[in-house]
Amino acid sequence: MSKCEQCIVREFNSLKSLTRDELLRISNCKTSRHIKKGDTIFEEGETLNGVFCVRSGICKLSKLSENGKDQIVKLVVKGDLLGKNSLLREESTNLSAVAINDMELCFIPKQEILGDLEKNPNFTMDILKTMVKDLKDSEDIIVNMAQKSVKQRLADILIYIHNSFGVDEKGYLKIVLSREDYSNIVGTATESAIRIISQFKKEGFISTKGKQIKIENLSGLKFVE
Amino acid sequence: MSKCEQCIVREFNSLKSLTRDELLRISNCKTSRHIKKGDTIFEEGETLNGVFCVRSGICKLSKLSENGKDQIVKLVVKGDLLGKNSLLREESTNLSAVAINDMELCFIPKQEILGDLEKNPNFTMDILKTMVKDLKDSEDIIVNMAQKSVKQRLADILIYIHNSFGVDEKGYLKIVLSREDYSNIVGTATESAIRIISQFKKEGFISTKGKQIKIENLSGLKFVE
DNA sequence: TATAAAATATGATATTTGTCATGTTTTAAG
DNA sequence: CTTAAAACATGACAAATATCATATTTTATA
Repeated sequence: MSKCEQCIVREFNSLKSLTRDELLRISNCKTSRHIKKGDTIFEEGETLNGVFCVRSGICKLSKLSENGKDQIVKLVVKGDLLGKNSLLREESTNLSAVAINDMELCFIPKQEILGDLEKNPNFTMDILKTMVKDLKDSEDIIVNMAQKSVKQRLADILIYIHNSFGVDEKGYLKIVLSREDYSNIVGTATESAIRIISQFKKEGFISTKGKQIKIENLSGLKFVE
Repeated sequence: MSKCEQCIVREFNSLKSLTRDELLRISNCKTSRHIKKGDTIFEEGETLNGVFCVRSGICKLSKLSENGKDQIVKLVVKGDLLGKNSLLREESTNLSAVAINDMELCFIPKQEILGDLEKNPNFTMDILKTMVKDLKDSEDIIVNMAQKSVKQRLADILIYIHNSFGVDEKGYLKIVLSREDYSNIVGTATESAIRIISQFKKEGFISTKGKQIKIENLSGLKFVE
């Protein structure tokens, strides 16, 4: 099994603040997991007894709303520590995590990492800063949800995915989401998401090939109303 | 000036995790402020060089959306540490804080409290836990924004205010918000908020007297569609 | 207390979004 | 490769919400 000390991924997250010794200990107790596209990593209401360090792949964090639709609140990517919020709460997790593509995860048991949290202020501070960032992102999402139209929100998420995850050699967005996923991010009916994507296509902002989407006119998308 | 060691308010927030000595130091460098209803405590984009401990009163944290409307993301109440998120970010604050009623605040300079954050793991951990809670609340708001109707969201906030802040001797909600504030919480046009409040009145869920609102049928409100 | 300004209220109408129905295309499994 | 299931697409219509106009009430202030 690969070792945390040599794992490049940790540079992307708070684990980089651990000391050599702490990292060695973590490395020895962690377990690796392969998750297939579409598989559930954990489900709303489950008790998590550790965190997952995402080595590759992407998953969606979602919450079931009262009307039965899933609402995606965050995309978790390489380097993120999946489930870190549940570390600090006694309660079960409030979100479900489902893989969007194949993933490699390392699972680190709760007690191992909680000890470090109490002993290593650098580590705690780093976690704290990540949390503040998450909170700010979250607040931005609330504002957008409340004040922007569905069409604007959909344009935003396409731009976000384009800028954050990039495109393949043919220019298609690297992250491939279903129309339903888009509707669950934007918070709309699946038909509405499909309709707007079709409209963006007609207006020349994007082109599609099956589920793949290519942005053809980024600034056009930016000024959608 | 009153002393933190004797201040009951600190029991409600993370300052309770400070040692006697730390608290004494904070107490000596803090300054008290009276803020009048409607006054701005800080504005989006400002650099905060400290946090405010809320001794009494309530304020709204809001963010200006692109369409020019304010979106309220949180109500900050007695015991909360206002501005704590900006402590940990180099950037300026992303939210504005405006008093909803008269407030008493204690201002604690940034450098004083940052030192404690690095030295006192209990304090850091407590801040961290508060943050996790805020984040969870935030995620819940996102889901509600995305999946519930304006009417449901408005019913929710009335119930929330009723349960969290209580009522006066005549049964009216203790927190008095303008219809515009309600619309800025719920994320809708002010006219829509007014209209729905009128409708709730006609249906007997609430009664009003000027800006004051009394909940007459809590379970009715709960099942609004 | 008089008065202007702000907040609340409500109607008419336009726009956005959701829902249901139905057909087509893509994907996955055998 | 075939076939069933899932995902995508689109029309027709309904419901929710926004916008604009205008009146009324409340509040703040001279």
